[in-house]
Amino acid sequence: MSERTTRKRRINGEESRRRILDAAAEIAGERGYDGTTIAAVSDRCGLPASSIYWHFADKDELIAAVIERSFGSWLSAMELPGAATGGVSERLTAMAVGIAKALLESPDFLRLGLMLTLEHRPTEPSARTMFLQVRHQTREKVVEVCHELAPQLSAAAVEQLATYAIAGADGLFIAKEIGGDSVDLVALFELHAQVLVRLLAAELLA
Amino acid sequence: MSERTTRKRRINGEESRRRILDAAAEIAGERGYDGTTIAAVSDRCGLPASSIYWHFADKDELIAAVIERSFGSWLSAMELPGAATGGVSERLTAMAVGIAKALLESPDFLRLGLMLTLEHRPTEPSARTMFLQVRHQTREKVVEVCHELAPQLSAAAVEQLATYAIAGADGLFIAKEIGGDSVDLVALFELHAQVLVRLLAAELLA
Amino acid sequence: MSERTTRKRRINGEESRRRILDAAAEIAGERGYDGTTIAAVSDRCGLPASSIYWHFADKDELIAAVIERSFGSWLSAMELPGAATGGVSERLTAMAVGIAKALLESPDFLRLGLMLTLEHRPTEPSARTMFLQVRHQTREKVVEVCHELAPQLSAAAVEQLATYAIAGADGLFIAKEIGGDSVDLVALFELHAQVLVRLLAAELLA
Amino acid sequence: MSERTTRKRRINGEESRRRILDAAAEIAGERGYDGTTIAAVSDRCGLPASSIYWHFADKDELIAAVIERSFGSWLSAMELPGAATGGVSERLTAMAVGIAKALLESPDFLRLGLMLTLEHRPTEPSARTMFLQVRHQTREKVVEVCHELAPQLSAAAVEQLATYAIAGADGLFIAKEIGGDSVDLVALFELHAQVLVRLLAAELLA
DNA sequence: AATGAATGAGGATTCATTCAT
DNA sequence: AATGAATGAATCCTCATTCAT
Repeated sequence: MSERTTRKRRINGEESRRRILDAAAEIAGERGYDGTTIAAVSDRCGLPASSIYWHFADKDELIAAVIERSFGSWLSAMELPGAATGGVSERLTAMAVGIAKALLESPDFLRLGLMLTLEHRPTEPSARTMFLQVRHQTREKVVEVCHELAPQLSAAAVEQLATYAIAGADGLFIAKEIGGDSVDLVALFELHAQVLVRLLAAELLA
Repeated sequence: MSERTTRKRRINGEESRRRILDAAAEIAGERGYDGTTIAAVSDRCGLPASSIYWHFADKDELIAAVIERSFGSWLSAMELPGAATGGVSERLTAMAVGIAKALLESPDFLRLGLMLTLEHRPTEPSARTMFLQVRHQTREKVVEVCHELAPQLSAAAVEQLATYAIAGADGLFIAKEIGGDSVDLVALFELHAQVLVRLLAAELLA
Repeated sequence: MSERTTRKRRINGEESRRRILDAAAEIAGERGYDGTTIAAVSDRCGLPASSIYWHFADKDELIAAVIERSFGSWLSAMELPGAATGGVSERLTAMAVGIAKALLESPDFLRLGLMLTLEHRPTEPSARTMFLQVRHQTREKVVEVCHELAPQLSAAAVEQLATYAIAGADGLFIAKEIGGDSVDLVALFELHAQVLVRLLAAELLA
Repeated sequence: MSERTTRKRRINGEESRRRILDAAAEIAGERGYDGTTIAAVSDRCGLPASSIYWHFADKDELIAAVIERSFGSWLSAMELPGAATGGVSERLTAMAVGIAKALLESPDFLRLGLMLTLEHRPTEPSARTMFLQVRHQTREKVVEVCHELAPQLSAAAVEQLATYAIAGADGLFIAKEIGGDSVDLVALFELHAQVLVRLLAAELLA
């Protein structure tokens, strides 16, 4: 019994933390850093503002935690198609479709991240740093894949290709955010994959 | 006397309005909608907050005016290369380079615009609407040019191409924002132009 | 008319500032730095908290202004007996009585100052600095008077005497704060003056 | 087993209590009543805030306990020179030096006490009452010693002398707090003792 | 004996905005 | 055309305290 109750207390703490993060993720994904007020998070998660401060030192740490956690779920939403087989074209297309679907399912992560990225405030929020870190990791992965798929490319060319690949993804995400249902994100990502396939083969890169 | 003071006042008034817009543009470009406080604008332009309210009805109208004006200067920064001659490739490349240079010169317009775009707040700021409008106009221009350069393409294909073209521009802008000096925006826009040239010719589009 | 109204506005601003300072002085004199909340000041002066921030940058600046102003009125409460004539004993006694009466009339200044003095917080409030400054000035005056009254004393002896003279005043003020009506502050200051007279003459000093 | 754990727990309990008091004493000595937050005490002693409430009913009781305990150590720091022999001058000087040294060793007691003394809050903290009580006891001792050393003095004169003696001590303590190393507290207490010797003999007192 | 979690009240400060002049 | 002054609502965060375990 004591074991169970102990666990229950602990779980309640973790459960509260989760509820706070859920609420904060929703709000931050919609409204950005400044728009995410502690009062709004408190309202949405049902816990008083002071309880939020038991779980997180301050708003900055809360939003950084949101980024960290949502990057995790974003990653796992994307992992599956990594094992795709076939030629370069098929594999890249499968990856692109995977990314597009992950973006459609949980767009908050990237939306918040891009908002943080675009901001330049005097004291950079640690959430921004956090996002740039995970973005950097992602980029390293992309570079790796590019190098694997096109070993003949120079390091500079691979870097340029990776930048172009990610930029396309960012831009298409924004297009979807603006265009809504009139934009077929999956089709656009497939197109982007085809473009990248051509770039891997052709000699357009620096 | 009254004439002279009136004229002088009017001139001073326009000068004040300009100073306010300058300050607001800088701050909004750096910090977004929420981060742009009237107090901060007041500090940077040297006029008291109440004077800002003489020129603009409220914060919303101020930021909308910022968007409107900076779209103008953005357009004029971009107009020149429109008269480029040569083949499709040369013309598109010239346009791309022109856009890239305009982005490097005055990035605040697009940065603020994208921030506004990504936000979803209950009462949409008119600045956001304003940005989406000018963005829509721009998009119409792009569609027009595409249609002119590749008359054989279907309307749907042209739409997709335009979306992809603009998405690339947005994404590369973000890449530059993150990467700073390590990113050669002009080269990337040239690459993007080459990609678009291929897309205009090939049959990759929907 | 315009002149009058303009002045009136200005006067209203200064009047508000004065009301805020009055309220803050009362409260700070009673409750010290931490105990002086903006809300309490707001309540007592009738202006909303946000108006206090129009007149003072922050709580720290407000309390520093309290110290500065109350030092002024404290000085003027004390100035008169400076012109006393007679022998050393008479003059010192007149000064002591003057100080005692000033302390009885406006004890808040010294009470708040001593509270600030005794505190050691990580970031020293500027009110504390302000108090120590005016205290230092006062001390210089005391040294000067001692030197004038007993030119034969060494610099070190004068310093010691000044310290002892001020310490007596501080201590007697505290005795009065504790003892209330059962303590005759004027009589004690007269006694202190007599002690100082003896010390000026005798050879007890270092 | 139960006996052992009980004893161990009790010991740990006292150890915890001691750690809490140590932390609270340090902080209260530095920051006063308001500045002593439970969170700060918790941080410095390493125990969670809720544990502090197991040992003390509330903050008031905690600080009262701090006063009580530090008065004890203060007394014991002062006891030794009580047995001094010799004439009145020698005995008083020995006492004064003892007090001065005790103040130098553990100044927190008097600093906190004086802070509490100077404050006037609506609900007087019991720590303040506690300090005034022990101070009163001390004063009784002083009156006793004065009476013993100068039996010829009237009760009123002895009272005045005691007040003056204690006031000197308080004031010199404050001088030391402000002046730091530039103030020789022992020398000043010796001077004060000499003054008191003269006062015991002369006819300056009321 | 101890503690993780929670909580309402209140802390300082900033916000967009208004208004009299 | 401009501004000093004011203001209520909201901001982030800390407070002393409680409670279930």
